[in-house]
Amino acid sequence: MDDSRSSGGLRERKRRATENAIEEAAVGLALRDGIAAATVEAICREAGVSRSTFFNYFPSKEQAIFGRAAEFAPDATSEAILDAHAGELAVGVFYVGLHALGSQRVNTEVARARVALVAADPALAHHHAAAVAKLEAGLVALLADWLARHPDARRLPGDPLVEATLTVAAATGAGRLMMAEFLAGAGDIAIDEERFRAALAAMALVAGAGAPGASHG
Amino acid sequence: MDDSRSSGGLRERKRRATENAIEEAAVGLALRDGIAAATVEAICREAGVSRSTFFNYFPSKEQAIFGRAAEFAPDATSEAILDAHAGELAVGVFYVGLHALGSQRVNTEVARARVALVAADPALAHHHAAAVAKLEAGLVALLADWLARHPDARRLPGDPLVEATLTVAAATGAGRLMMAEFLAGAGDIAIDEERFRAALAAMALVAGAGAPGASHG
DNA sequence: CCGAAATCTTGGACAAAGTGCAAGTTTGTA
DNA sequence: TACAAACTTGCACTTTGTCCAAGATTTCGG
Repeated sequence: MDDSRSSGGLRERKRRATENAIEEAAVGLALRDGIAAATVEAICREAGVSRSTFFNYFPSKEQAIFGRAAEFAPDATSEAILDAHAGELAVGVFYVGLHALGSQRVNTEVARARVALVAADPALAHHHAAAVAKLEAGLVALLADWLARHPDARRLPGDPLVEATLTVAAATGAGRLMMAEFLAGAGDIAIDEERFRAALAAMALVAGAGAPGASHG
Repeated sequence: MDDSRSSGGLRERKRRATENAIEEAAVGLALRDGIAAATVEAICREAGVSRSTFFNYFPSKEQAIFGRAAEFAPDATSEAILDAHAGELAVGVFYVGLHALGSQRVNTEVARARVALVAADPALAHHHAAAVAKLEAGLVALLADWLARHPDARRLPGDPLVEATLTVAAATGAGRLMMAEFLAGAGDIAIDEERFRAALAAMALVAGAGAPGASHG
């Protein structure tokens, strides 16, 4: 049943090819002629499929252009990453986020093109925002579940959801800064743990500035 | 010229009444019969206006239901708030955010209904996410500008945008937690500075846990 | 190899969102 | 009153997205 979906049958190969064709046509058209010109009809013409087939692969035009929102099921890898960073969960969340983004097997060129698209047209920012929000929500759920099963690693009392929310907020705040620097700096800035830790520390500084005597006496 | 827009002429009174009618019809219908049933036509019928008029007031159906995204122009009040909290800008950002949300003169009942709508249908969460993202972007821009003009208040070297991004990330992280608690706790939880400071301190704790001694290297 | 079953593609009809425009109506103002 | 600005409305149009039925393709069992 799932065999035909994951292994290399003719059907599956064709399906991937079609999906790729649509995706590339969508992104390419949007980049070349602008978002407004990238109608579903134009994309279909470019990709050589019918309108029906288009909506058979993507539920909306936007998802064809911007990709399906990162919906990562809580897999074993995420679990292992958190286990390995039990003492510094913000860093763990950082790696889980990278894992979630990386495991989407997206064409690198397509990904870059998408960044350019959003950067060029501010009216499209909400797509990016929605995707980020979805990823964040997933991370919170994952971490809250993990925290409930690992009480020893917790730093805050009460509902695990609270600690999860704050930890993810811290991680994504730092991540957001890195992304901003990455985009502003011509893209040659590395996204690594060191930079992430520096951003995290800086955020703890500006956050702690408003709450004297609460964190470390 | 602007007189007729802001003062209490007949025209302006009518305009506000129509806007309110559309807004209430939109939210009411969505709540009562579900989002799917709240078509533009139905809203217009309920509000007693034509389709043309509808789009004359709201650029999209979603904005009628969920409200125009909080677009706050950097006004004098925001400036004064930041001035008053130069030593703890995260708190200042908190108050500016409250100001931006509060100055939208939204009907309280409509606001509550909107929260219920988003809570009921998770598929609608991206509207909320986009609105939050827009507010955040505005806050970052405002704070970066303020920081550039008040170097003495800064805590981080380099681009003011960096400090602004991190400070806003910290503030909205804490704010997000408060909002989550507010929604989870039947809505009888106060949103005040004390709770905000506590959330901020907690976030500094979980963030600082992952970056020992990295801030003053 | 052959036929049945599942899957995929396609075209067409349809509801609804959103845009543009021209005509008519109401309000503000001299 | 007369005129200009702003508002409302109906209509035609493009586009997105859904639904369905008919035909083509792939898979699989015998």
